[in-house]
Amino acid sequence: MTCPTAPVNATNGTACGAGVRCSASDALRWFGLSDQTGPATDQISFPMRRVRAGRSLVVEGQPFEKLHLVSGGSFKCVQTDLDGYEQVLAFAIHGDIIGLDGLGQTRHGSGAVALEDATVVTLPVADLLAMGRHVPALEVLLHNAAGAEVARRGDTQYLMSAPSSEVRVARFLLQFARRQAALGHSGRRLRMCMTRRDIASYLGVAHETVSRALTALAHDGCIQVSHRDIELIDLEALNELQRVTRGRQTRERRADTASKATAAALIKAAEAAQVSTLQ
Amino acid sequence: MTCPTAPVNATNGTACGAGVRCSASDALRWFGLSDQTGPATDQISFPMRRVRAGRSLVVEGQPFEKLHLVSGGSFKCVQTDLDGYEQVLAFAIHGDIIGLDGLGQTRHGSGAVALEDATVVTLPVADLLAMGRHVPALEVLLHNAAGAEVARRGDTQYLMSAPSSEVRVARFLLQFARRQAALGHSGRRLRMCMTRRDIASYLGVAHETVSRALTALAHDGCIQVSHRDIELIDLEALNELQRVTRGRQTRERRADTASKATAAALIKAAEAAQVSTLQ
DNA sequence: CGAATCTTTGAACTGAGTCAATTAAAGTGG
DNA sequence: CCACTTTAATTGACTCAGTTCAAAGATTCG
Repeated sequence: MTCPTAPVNATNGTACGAGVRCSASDALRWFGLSDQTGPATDQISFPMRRVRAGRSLVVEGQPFEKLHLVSGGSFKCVQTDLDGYEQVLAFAIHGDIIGLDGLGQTRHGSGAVALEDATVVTLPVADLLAMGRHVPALEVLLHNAAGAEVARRGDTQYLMSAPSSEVRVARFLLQFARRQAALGHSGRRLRMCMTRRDIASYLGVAHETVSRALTALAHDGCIQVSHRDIELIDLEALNELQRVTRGRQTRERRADTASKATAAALIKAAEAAQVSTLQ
Repeated sequence: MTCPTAPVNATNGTACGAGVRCSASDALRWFGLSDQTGPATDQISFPMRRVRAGRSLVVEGQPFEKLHLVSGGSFKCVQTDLDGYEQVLAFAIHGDIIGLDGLGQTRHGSGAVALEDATVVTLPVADLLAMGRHVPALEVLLHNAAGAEVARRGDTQYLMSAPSSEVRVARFLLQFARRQAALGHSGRRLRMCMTRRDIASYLGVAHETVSRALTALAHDGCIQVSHRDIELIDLEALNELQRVTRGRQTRERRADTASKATAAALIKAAEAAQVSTLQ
């Protein structure tokens, strides 16, 4: 799924100094829209930028001018409190676009910090819109990115809604695994690029609780943890757990299941079934 | 802020039967982009649709074809679980656009249910994109809506991250008040269109907890509750409470405040100051 | 007017937050 | 390259806020 052919002069994502550019075709491929590439997008190029671990790519409140497509490394998207408390809104990995909350706004509503040395493709919004009129692929990219971002944040809300912290962690692991798998990586062996504290902020729990939940899941044989390497052992069990909204399912809720199960739920069930194919 | 002039034949939002249309200029005004209206947008019209209380405007999993601008009434945006558990992702009121999570996707990721009899302007996406090439206002509308939706969901994540349920409820009330005030309504006297259960789902707590938090806030003199009418009495105190991440502020966090307070935080402080001007 | 839903309140239990202390890892600088 | 500092992660003990269960009013709707 990662592109084998790298036209123009993108030195294959990971290694690229200042001044290096990358074609719009590359950007589209990285984003997952290979079918939108063509002669027109080969002609267009965007600048790339390196960001060192711990540095900010986007600062909250900054004027909104550019979007950033992550080509290497990873980021956390954060919103900072009046009191300096840092709420993690999302983790961005290869193929994700950062800065969409600024669309149509004058300023960025959230910042982005590199979790490790990273590389991004800089997409100037003004150019994107101007060129989008003649190159539909760019318009498709923008709309796709916006819709996906809204949907992804909805998933995160769902994730945070689980009252049990163990369930939250399980859902997080599965969400992360699914995204890794979509990039062609292993969906079983995960390298967590963020600290436990970041995960905790993202999930809305204390960082000690994340630790405890991970060790609990490990004891149950669902996963195997060593430092930041997590291996998903029993996907079946993880899914079982993740589905439970609260500790153990109550009879009432079980009764609801049969009656309320809608077409939407069935579609989701089909999607969920794919989890077992994480390789 | 609500438009006084209603061209074409929109019978002023609330009352409008089937077949009624509304001009793009009206839609732009309702959305809050009055400055984007012009002769071109006066020429364009969109169909309007009534939705009875309790009925679905959008069903999860449905093919994505249209966006909906709420012109009257209100909606809850929901995502349904495999087990039929309904997670409320957002409440949409006048001026909000529903369905943005489908942008660039083939299907809607979440549904929308009317909380009371409501009216929406139907915006066919294909038309919107086609006309957007010649009428920039429509493009602006779309991008503005997408960016605002992403930002709003970020706010919701922040809201849900508060570990104390009382804080969550306080934040919710202030968020709701701010939105009402932005529409020109009173930001002090609120008519809650949703059930406690809906609020609870939105906040990620038990519905009993919402009840208790409201009565607690009422006892403290912050608010006054009678059925679904809530009056914000002591905005100062509510803001004080809302800022606190956890029950009472710890010394450590207080120490962080001074050092970590960034430019972003200062901008936010300025925004927050506006809360007192809720009228 | 009755049925259903919504809302509030009470009581008991427990999960998760806080505090604290230990171990492990990752930078830093001589 | 190794002591040294700093930050990250784990684990334990304690407490309390919030969930769950239950039951009684209030409100809405047919």
